[in-house]
Amino acid sequence: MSDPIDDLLDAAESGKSIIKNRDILHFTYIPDIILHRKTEQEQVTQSLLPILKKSRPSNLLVYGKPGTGKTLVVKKVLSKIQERVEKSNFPIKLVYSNSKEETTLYGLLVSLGRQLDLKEKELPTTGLAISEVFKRLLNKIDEGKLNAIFVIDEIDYLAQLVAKTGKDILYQLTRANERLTQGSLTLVGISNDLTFKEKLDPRVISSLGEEEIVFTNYDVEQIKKILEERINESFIENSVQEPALNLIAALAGGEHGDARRAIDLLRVAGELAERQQSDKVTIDHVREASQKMEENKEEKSLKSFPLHEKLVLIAIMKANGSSTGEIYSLYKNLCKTVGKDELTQRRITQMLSEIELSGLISGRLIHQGIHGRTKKFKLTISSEMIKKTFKEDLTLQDIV
DNA sequence: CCTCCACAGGAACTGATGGCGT
DNA sequence: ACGCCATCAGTTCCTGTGGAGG
Repeated sequence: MSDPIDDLLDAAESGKSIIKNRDILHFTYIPDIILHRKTEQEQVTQSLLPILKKSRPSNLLVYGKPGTGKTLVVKKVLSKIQERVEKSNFPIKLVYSNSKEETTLYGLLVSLGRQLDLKEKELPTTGLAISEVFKRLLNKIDEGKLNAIFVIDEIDYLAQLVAKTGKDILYQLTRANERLTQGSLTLVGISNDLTFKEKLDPRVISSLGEEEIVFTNYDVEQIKKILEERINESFIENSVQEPALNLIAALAGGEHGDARRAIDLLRVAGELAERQQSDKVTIDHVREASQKMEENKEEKSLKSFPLHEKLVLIAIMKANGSSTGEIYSLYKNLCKTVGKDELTQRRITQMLSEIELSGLISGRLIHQGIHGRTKKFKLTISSEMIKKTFKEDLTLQDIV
């Protein structure tokens, strides 16, 4: 009788691994993506060239779907420029920030400030007026005679935040140079949404969109090529079967050519194969990997929901495919049994559309004539998944 | 052809939290 | 000590609407 623990340890010790270099299997580690983005690299460089001539370049806007390597290319070009300029008396201060990671306008400005070496004391994480934070940023640039380049990733999110708060920070950012006497500020915006420009203030468009570069989607062939290169570097020879490769490319490339997803898929499939002590990555490994990634995502977002969202989800689960009203009364019952105050229906409607946005449920608007208008929701994930995940939650244990 | 249902979903507001400058 | 500011979750009030049934 073999001991499963021993088996695993034996396998690990014998060191038969089909992956020879793990690092290459992360999207950002080897920007071989760059190889496939020659023209775009040139374009980015071209439009930033004035920096080398010590004049301020135009603001730049970069578009492209997720996983097209736009951020990588921009970062690479900028760091090269920085390297080259470092020793001159015209050093560049590179500041990168991702609007999606910062949930608030304030947070974003602070993260920019931190990278300009503004300490806690000079720029507290809360308490100030937005305009005050902005003033301090500009002061720092001016006093330090900095030539700053702000790279703002997912700038469409920033635009949304700005719209919500009614501040015109984007406009002020693009025109900051008019207020600076010693330093300079260049803005590089990166956006997933090709239509986002239309939603902006025309004054912002005219200065931010001075230069525009679009990263087109990878097609399946290109994805395959990228994958092949990485497989050569990171796997033992012939360990990834051709059909498996094709499936990865099809899964990830099919919709919008997401190279990041393709590479993640390859890595997870590889790890799965390895764990099962297979010496080949097969089409089944890929399928399994795809499913596993999907489930992980679901579980993670399920866990991150606040209590009332979880209650709503349970209500939906108990009455799959029912209307907002039904879900709401079920939710109220659940609240009673766990002894929590119920929220208003308005709030629940909003939660429902938030959950819908996360993809765990899908809603369909239907008109029932005299019986009014409702949205019917159903789960897009299995109810087992919900049960399994919420079992761990003490307050929810009894009702799932 | 009109009515009226059962909500959708926008807007403005509230109250709490946390931290600033003066 | 005080007023001010940003943010968040939630509330209050509201207007809008496709079509079954009269």
